[in-house]
Amino acid sequence: MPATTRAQRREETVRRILDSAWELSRDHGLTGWTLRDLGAAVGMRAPSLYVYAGSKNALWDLMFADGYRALLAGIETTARPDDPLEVVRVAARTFVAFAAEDASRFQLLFQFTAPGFEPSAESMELAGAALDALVGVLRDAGVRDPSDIDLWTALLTGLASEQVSNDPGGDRWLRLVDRAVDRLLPATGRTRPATRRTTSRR
Amino acid sequence: MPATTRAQRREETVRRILDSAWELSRDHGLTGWTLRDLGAAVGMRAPSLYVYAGSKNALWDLMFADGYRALLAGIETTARPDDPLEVVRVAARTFVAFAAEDASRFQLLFQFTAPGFEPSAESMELAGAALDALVGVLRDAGVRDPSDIDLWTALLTGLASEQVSNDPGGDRWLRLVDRAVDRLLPATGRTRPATRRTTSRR
DNA sequence: GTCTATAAATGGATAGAC
DNA sequence: GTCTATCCATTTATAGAC
Repeated sequence: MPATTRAQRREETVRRILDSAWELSRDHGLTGWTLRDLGAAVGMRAPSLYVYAGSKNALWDLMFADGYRALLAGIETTARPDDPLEVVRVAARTFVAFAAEDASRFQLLFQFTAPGFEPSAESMELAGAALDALVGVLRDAGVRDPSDIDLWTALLTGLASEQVSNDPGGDRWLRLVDRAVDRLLPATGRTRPATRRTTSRR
Repeated sequence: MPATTRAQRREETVRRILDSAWELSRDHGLTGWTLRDLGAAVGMRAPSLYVYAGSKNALWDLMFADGYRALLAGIETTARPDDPLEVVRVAARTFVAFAAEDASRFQLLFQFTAPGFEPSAESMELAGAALDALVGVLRDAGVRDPSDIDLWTALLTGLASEQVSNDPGGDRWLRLVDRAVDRLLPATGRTRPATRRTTSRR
């Protein structure tokens, strides 16, 4: 019996293709590379890519799903402190750090910027699961008002967007996450409104 | 003497080209049309466009400048209530409404999403002037801490981004602007911190 | 200033051999 | 599963007539 099955080999090749695609996107933009470029980066000719993705859109869809799988994994392995508000802070930091890590990924996952690209239904389910996990953290902290949730997502998206386009690689907006969460959340929507926090650090 | 000068005619043609370009971008995305398409929309052949813009990049640059001129005009004609905090709210509403009005324009002006496009120095000056005007409003309200300014821009960008990509044409995030400003600003950075507002509406 | 004609290059995708 | 060869459509941009 073979050490690696056919399915495993295929999975590994897809992994190599995805890694190269992300790298090309980081260097030249999400739409700044061709199938020939990608093939060369992986070590094959363009037509061979069609064995793994039947079109360029299918390739973007693989990337889309891959990105949301990574986000989901990041959320799930995140620390869960006892204080729900602290969980919100951690989740917010996790999301903004992830979103700001790669400008092209940000565009693909959160802004649908690739021309003519529509995620498949399966990929959209992944995206939904990831966003549900984020909203769940908020709900656990007592935030129930849908408008407050919208406000929260807008803030996170905005921080990531500014970080990624105006200070890529830095932390100018990244380090504002805690402050933003603290100002946005305590005042509102929580079932048990903060009176005076006895565990306050200051 | 002619009723219209050569310069006037030219300006009018440029205007027609820009209007058509915005419309095509709204319908098919910022990168979803060709010079042929644009020419047809204006009523000429593609090569004739080169009389007004020497390349497709130059065309995007015309749009970029046009967009920032519109934003600047919007800011300048905005009402200036006596209360500086109310001015901040008005400015925020103006910006988010403008940014959310047209997804393609949002991408071009604030996210540099067109492949290979770099605004010219003249256009960047326009952009700087518009953003300075916005920050000036904040400064007048007593917000001096650069981090608070960063937070404010992130919030506005985020609201606009969510509005434009998740509820185009609606007001789901638009109507949260006041709430967002009030939560994010009063607590901090203002030279005269709010004690108790006597003019509060509730 | 607008046109026709066309250059020059690019890129997604397919056929069929190995 | 990967290759070579190639199709076919598209697109930016230029040349030169009118």
